[in-house]
Parts: sequence; C-alpha cells; structure tokens
Amino acid sequence: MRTRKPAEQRRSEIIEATLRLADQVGPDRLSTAAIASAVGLTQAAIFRHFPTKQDLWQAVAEQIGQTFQQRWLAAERTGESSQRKLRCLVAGQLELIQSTPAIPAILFSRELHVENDRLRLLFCRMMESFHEIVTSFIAAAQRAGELRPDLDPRDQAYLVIGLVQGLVLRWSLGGRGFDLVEEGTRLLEALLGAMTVPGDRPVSADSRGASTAVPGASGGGPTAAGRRG
Amino acid sequence: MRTRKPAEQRRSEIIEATLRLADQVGPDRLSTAAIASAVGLTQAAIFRHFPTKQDLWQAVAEQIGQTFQQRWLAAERTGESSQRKLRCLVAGQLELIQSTPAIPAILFSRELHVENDRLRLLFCRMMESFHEIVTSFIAAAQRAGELRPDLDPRDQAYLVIGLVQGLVLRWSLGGRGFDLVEEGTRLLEALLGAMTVPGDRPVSADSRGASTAVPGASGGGPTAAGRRG
DNA sequence: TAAGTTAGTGACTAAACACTAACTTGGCGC
DNA sequence: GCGCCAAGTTAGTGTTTAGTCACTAACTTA
Repeated sequence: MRTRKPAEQRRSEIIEATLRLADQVGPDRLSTAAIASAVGLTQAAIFRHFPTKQDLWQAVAEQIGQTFQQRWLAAERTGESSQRKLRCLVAGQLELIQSTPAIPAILFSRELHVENDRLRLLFCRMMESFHEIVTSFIAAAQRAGELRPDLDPRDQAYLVIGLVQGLVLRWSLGGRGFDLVEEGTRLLEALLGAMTVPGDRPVSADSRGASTAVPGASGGGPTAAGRRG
Repeated sequence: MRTRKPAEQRRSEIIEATLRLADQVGPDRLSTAAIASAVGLTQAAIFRHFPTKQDLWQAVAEQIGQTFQQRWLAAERTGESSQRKLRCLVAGQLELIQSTPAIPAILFSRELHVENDRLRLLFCRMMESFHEIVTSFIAAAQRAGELRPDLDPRDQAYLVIGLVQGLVLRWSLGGRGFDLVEEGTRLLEALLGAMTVPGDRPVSADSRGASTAVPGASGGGPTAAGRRG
C-alpha cells in the first residue's frame, strides 16, 4: 500500500486509465487487472470503487457524454454564423476523438452493447442530441441564406454525422495515418460545397482560410496548432 | 456422432454459424464452444477444420470480402446510367449488411483488429476498393452531366461511404428499428440532390420511383435472386 | 489518544477460454 | 464385406477472467 487517495480522485483515475487502455487493447479485452496495474493498485481495489465492471463502463460512458455535451454547448455559444458554428462543431468533435481515441473503440464495440443495454441507449441518445444540434445549425444557415434552402436539414444533418463517423472509421482502420481534424474540415468543406448553389458561396469562400482556427477548438491542447491566416 | 460430412462442407457450415453468432453475442465474446454447439459438433472438432481461432476469423473475413466484391461487380455490370449504378451499389451494400448484420459487428470490433493485423489490412483494402468504385461512378456521372462537375469525386465518394457507415452505426445502435435499405436510398437521394444543381435534376427526377427497385436488389430471396435482363 | 471509518491488500474461487492428444467410428473405394 | 483414413469424440491442459473475503494500514475526529 503505497499512497492512499480520496475515493473521488481514485474513481477518476480509474476512469481515465480505462479510457487510455480501452484504446490500446480493445474495450472488451480490457481486464480489471490491467486497469489496476495501470493505476497502481491491486485488482481487488477496483471493485471498492466500482461494484461491477459494467458500473465502471457506465461511468466511463457518462464521462464521455459529459465531455461531448460540453463541446456542443461551446459551439452553440460562439456568436459566429450558423455555417461557421457547424464547422466549429465538427472540428471540435473530431479533435475530441483524436485526443481520446478510445471513444470510437467503445462506440463501435458491439461487445458492450450486447451485454449492456443501458450503455447502448446512452450512446443512442448522444447521437440523437448531436443530430438535433447539427439539424438546427443547418436549418439556421438555410434561413440565413448561407445554404441551399431546397434540402431537408435533418437528412443533411445525417450526412454530416455520417461524414464524421465514416472518417473516424477510416482513420481507425487505417492505423490513424492522417490528421483527423484536417481531413474532416476538408471533407466538411466538400459537403458544404454541395449544399451551396454552385458559383455562389459567400460564407464558405471567405472563411475557408480561417475555418480551421475554430473558436473554442484550439485552446492550447495537443491538437489544433493555431494556423490561422 | 450423428452425421459425418466432408471437410469442405463442414468448413462452410462453421463459417456460416460463426457469422450468425458473431452478430448475436459479439465477435470477441464468441467462443469456439458456442460455434460448435450451433453446428452440432463438439468444441474440439472445430480445431480439426481450423488450426486456430484466428484462422477461422480469417476465413470468415475472406468470405465477406468475396461476397462484397461479387456485389460490386454486379453493380458495375448493369448497363444503367452512372447515377443509377451508384444507387444500385449503395442499395446492394445495405441489403447485404441487413441480411448479414455480423458484418458491421466484425468491422467495428476493435478486438479483432488489435490481435489480427492481417484482418485489419484486409478490411482496409476492402474499403479502398469500395471507395475507388464509388469515385469512378461519380466521376462518370459528372462527365455525363448527371451530377455537378464542380465537386471532387473522391471527396464526394467519401461522403457516400460515410452515409452508409453512419447509417449502419445508427441502425446498429438503435436496435435495428428501421429498414436499412429504405432509409439508405432516401438519404442517398438527399446527397445526390445536393450534388445536383438545384432545379435541374434530370436523372434523379424520373428515376426516383424506380430507385428502390434496383436490379438484383429487391428479389424475394435473401441474396441476389434472379435479376432479369 | 482512542475509536471509527475508509482505501487498499493478498490469497482465493469458479467459470470460461483456446487448444491438445489419444482414441473411435462412419463411410468410402475396392 | 473389408480395410483405411478422415471426421469426430472424450478427457484433459494451462491460462485468464470477474468477483469475494478476511484482514490491515492510514486518515479523521471526538
């Protein structure tokens, strides 16, 4: 018994270690023993803080959910144009995933869904929330004349989400050989290009250079080295 | 020991059972014992046909790959317009996934990738092949004036793939509460709408009614039933 | 400083796992 | 109808897993 810490601190240490290891060995392959040794405890100590392993996953998922929602609110609060807000939202999402790659690993892991219905529903609601926000941004951009008004914003929102998810899967399968945020903003530009009348892109044209330096997305983190023009 | 079958037949029986069960319990949670009892053998018998479990997964993955490529070639061979070919391709992909839901489960499962690099590379190449085909269809449609020529076909292809993958994830997380092909063709229509100049959609307009009745896509049978001319 | 609480340990369990080896038998060619 | 061999069985192996339990050291407070 080396150090002794308050339960709350240990809890978050365990959650953090779980997130880190889930990426390395896979969520379902991850054993309590591996988590314990990463934190610097015995395996039994894990069960003092989480009665079962499922409870640990639940806590991990809730933390992910909170982090996501925080980001989304930040994107919503920026006083930018709706189209820029959308760029900010997508870039933020990709940044978060790039800095915590266990998120797609857990999200994609069918193991967790099979044995933990609560977890599946939690992720399902998260996706729905995200869809609602994207839809609202697109609808606002349409009303503001920034995007073609003849397309259903809810369907277009699914396209944006699919862009993110497809990109993350490709990034994940391909050994993470490219910068997620960079490629994502490029692809979003391609989609926004399609959602704009040809030869008439007032917002996307003059903001293309600044689109990567999204407010609230840089912030000194390991990713997003400020490259604004 | 009831019946005794030739090895090749047993092999495919085991592969089929593995695919079926991988969906139900999750690819990594799936044990050789469960596979054996599903086929009607003892657990040890599995290892007569596959030296290790990884070899079994390899065989499963190769079968999936072959089925996919067969479908893609079928879409390529239809004498339709490029835009219709694209619809056919996406619908076929979604049909295959709907009839074999273990495919995304295996594809998404990070477990398998972590311990089996060959498998990851195989899926990676499959995705690249798919991307190439979609790109070629889009480029051809642009040349034929069916789609806006001012968008990069490779990026647009990634959007199409993202559409499929995002949709499948949503379908998977949401307990498969909707028809994958139906929702997919609807969403593809939304994307094609964006890829077309507003008020000028010659191909998508007159083919919208027939777009769900894609050749080789409907059919009563589970897979590619007879597709007339 | 004594009493109570809490974080952590070490040694354990029962089940599940992939995989092996020696043995047995069904079905084929002849 | 007989011999042979591949398909299949029985009975294991060693390892890994989540979870338990009795115990103890450290912190808190009256």
